[in-house]
Amino acid sequence: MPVSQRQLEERQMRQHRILTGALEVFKSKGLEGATMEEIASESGFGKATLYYYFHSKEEVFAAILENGWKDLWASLEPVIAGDESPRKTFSNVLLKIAENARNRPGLFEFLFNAPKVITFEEQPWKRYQNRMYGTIQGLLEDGIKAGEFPKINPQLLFKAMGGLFMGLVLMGDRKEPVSEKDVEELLNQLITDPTKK
Amino acid sequence: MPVSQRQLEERQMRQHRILTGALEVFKSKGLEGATMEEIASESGFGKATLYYYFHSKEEVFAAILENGWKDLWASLEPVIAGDESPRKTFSNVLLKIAENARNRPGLFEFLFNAPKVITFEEQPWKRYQNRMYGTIQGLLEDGIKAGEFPKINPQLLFKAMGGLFMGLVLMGDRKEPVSEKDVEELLNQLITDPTKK
DNA sequence: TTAATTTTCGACTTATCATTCGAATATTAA
DNA sequence: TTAATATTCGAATGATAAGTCGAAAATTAA
Repeated sequence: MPVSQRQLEERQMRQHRILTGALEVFKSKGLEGATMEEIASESGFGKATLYYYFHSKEEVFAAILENGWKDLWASLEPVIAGDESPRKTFSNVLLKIAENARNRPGLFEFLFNAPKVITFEEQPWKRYQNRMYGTIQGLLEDGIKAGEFPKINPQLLFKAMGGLFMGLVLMGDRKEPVSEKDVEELLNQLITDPTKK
Repeated sequence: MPVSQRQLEERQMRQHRILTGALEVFKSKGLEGATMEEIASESGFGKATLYYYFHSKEEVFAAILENGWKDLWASLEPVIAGDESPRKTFSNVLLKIAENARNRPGLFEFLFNAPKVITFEEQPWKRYQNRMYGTIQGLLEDGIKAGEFPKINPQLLFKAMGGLFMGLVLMGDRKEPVSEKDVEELLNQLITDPTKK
């Protein structure tokens, strides 16, 4: 009478399928513009079935973001926990993010743009987002302290890197993955390491 | 029987008043979330009166963007037409944008964020936006050719500057206007001028 | 003053969804 | 096989909000 493991997994599969379809619709129509009807047909279910798996449209939306951020963070954690220098860690983090972006470009773009549309705070995925942003900014601060980055307001440095990195990952027609060389080059060209030379 | 000048001006005043109210509502609720009812009460008219001045909600939205971009571009034009070096012109453009942002911070944020929410292309304000982005990127390209900026993909350089600049203008609690010194410092710290030593 | 013209407005109409319902259908465990 | 449970679904419900209407108020010009 308790639910079997397989049963649970199949349920998750279906939820995942719904979420994937929903992402497509949200990407092209936005939160308000997307209809449950369309999400349903996109993911191959009837409308009412969606409500069997999620309580509301907002919950579907939030689930996409929460899963996305959670996965991204999980992949970042070991990199951050490593004991490299701040600058090297920073570079590794960028690489790892790029890897994620490459695997699921649709989701990635959504993660970084969608939040701007939403009002409500207190969303669970916000915690992951803040944690990541905070960590990256902390790396920059440490790197500055260690003299590996030039002295500049870390918040600004973060913004600049953010804009640049987004450009590198999301834009352009590059088909090859972002390589370590790309990231290092980028860092060196824009932000000269005061320790070198 | 022809409409008087004053009459025309008063009409514009009212349109402007509506647009200002609408901006407030759009900023907090987004395009879909905002209701004509709310925009009406925010700007002090009845709902039906809004439709006397604009055909639809989308038109109101588009009018905000079009006016905003048109004004911004108009203020930029003389700066761009000047005959300074690319790097100097670039710096002046940033300054001018900052000045605009300072005068109408609400509008400014809207101009740079709102478009992401919208789907439809072919919006008239897009022309101004593209013109500005194109011009700025052109400045970077020219500057690179002239050896005033380091050799790097101008699109990337543009992205980085964009992120950085937005951070400078929109973020932070700075109450003082962005000064020429700020912009120059920013350029020099991040993008060393190869001509100087 | 008065007849046109302009402006204003809340009530009404209508369309569009989110969400719920109740009845099928499929799956599981016995 | 069969009864319980899980899953699926389209049709109904209800709320919301865009856009329309026709009548009033205000302004203008004579």
